[in-house]
Amino acid sequence: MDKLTIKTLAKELHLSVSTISKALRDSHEISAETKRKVLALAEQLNYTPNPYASSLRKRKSKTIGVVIPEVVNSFFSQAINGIETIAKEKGYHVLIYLTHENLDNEKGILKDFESGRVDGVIMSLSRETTNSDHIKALIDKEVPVLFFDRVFNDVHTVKVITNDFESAYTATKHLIKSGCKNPHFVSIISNLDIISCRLEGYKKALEEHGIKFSAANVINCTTNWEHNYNTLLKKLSAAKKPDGLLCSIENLSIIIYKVCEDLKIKMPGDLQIISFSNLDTASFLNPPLTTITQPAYEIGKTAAAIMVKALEKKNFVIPDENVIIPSVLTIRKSTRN
Amino acid sequence: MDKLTIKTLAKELHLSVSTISKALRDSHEISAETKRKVLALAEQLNYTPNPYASSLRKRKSKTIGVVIPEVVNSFFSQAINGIETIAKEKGYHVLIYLTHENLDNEKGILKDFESGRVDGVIMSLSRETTNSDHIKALIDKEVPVLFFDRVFNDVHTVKVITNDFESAYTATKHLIKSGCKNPHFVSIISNLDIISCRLEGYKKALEEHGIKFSAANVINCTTNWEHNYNTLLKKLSAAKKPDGLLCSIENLSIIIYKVCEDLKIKMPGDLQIISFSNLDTASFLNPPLTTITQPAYEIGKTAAAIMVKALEKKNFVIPDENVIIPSVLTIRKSTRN
DNA sequence: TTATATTACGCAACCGTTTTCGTAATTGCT
DNA sequence: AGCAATTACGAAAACGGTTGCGTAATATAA
Repeated sequence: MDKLTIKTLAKELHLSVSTISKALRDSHEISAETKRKVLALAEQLNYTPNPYASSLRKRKSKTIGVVIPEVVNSFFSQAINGIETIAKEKGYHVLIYLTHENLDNEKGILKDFESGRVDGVIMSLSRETTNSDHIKALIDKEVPVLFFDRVFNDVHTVKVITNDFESAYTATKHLIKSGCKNPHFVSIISNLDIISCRLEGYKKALEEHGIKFSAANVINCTTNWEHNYNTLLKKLSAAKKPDGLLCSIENLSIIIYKVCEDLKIKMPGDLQIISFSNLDTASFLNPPLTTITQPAYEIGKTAAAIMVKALEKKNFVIPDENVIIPSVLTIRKSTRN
Repeated sequence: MDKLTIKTLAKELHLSVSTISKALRDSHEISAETKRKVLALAEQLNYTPNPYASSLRKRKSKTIGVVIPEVVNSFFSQAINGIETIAKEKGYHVLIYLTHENLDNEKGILKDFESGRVDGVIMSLSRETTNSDHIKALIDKEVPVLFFDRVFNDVHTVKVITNDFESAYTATKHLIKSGCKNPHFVSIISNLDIISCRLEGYKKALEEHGIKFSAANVINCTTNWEHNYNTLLKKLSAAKKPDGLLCSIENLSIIIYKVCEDLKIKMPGDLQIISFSNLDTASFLNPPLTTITQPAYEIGKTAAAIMVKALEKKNFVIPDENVIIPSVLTIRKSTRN
């Protein structure tokens, strides 16, 4: 049994290769009768067209590249879920690449995309990314790039994001209204826009309630868990320690729980916590964690839907706009009230 | 600026297309000097070979298809992480497909793979899969398929799994030694081998301790969360209710916590729980959850490494064997001791 | 010196589809 | 009937690399 191609079908039916191809693609040039015969034989022989031949000829691959920092993360895995759902629906394939928060990885991946491997890219920046040259280079090669969550403002494209500023603002207000006099902001060192948005929302809430902001209010973490643990340990056992935390990174909230356990800090008695988080175990933590939940699945779906639309319409230019899908603040026992 | 192909390089250097191609692939037929020039120009012009042209001609795509039930799941996302790590290292690309536990989806995905889209497949079965015809059909087309975690025994291939039987056995013994007289097994309706392995391990522990097993000891859940909640609620408020649970599915443990909260069941006082789980929040749940943690990342890496090896060696036959990477039982406060 | 290897490159077929264009046969119109 | 339009198909040139084979030039051997 040698390989089953369009030629096989052509020979079998005494038709030309081009007729088969057109019949399979339901071209108006082919009679209904011929189409029927072709489809029937294709079905019978279990013919599947070679996607690479097709991609080569058509100069498109029906493939979307997804570039994210990590996959072991509720937010990103939910986003993938959304992207894949739309992709499958529209007949697209999804190539996944992880940057592991590393800029060089990100560059390498995008560089590879310049080959035409993917029709479009949906990405969320690595934490190290401070410059968009590699992204612009890709866009210059006519590959549409679309951001979600972690975006770069000086790249003109759609950015599917959530209302980070407002969420942080609302959450901080909640902390203050629940009695916090000294809420801190737990952050991660990066140039990510989402982090600064959240920080600004936090600051605004402080300001509105007459709480003075100082750099000491920001607890800066890194990618090093041990370092983070020590930083938090120090901060939470200091004299002027915080009585509330707004945690801007899901993973860090876990460390905070650990530190509190070790320091015997009572939540929410001694310390109230709100975290940006998509953990579906949040309500079973001890105590249940008040969260700002990002609509990760919807963000993924929306980003994919926009990308597909951009790919299907010819001459469709991706607008330079923010699509904002709001987050949800869910109050649980890690904060009072 | 029109498209940059091998022809562009050829013209520029007054060499033939084949010479360029060979130079780029570091063929021994090409002189060192020529190679240098070609590489230099390629670098300078930022040339990236078209992967689809190459795939078409070489009849391989350097792409691995990964088929899993879901991605919003610690186990599977960690496995993806492992797979992607090895793939990147070896120059492979990763196409992700989700079955959403649906057999028809799984069939459709594998059917598409018959086109040669991927060089090999790493998969974990959907819960609905009871028959391996679609998998065998793919293997018949010379596409190697390799299983991890959720495997099908009558398909002759490598299966990267963990020691489900022993883990369940050990965990159940732990429950019994911690005082459980009536430990139940929380399961999900499926034909998955891993589930029956776990059940067998559970049974063996019961038997060894003279506890009689009956069908009523198994709490069968489904994919319907509400149904599961009700089932568990009924079981946990019954007269002869369990005093211990071995939960075979990560997601179900969350529901159990919910039910216990609602029924005011104290853990571990009234009920002890051990769950198969890769949640890294396990130690912060209330109470911290005793878990059997599967080495998901290692499983992913191992599976990918074997796949790559199979793809690189010609005439390499994937052996019909189990590669077993043991799970780890981590005792926390949801069980006594 | 002549015969044989080796080196370094070009030619052209090929991978499997898509698509433009050409054309014979049929249909429609006046 | 005469001519234009339409229908249904085939030939062949792409798409961008890869590769087997041929060959001229150079190196090596006898």
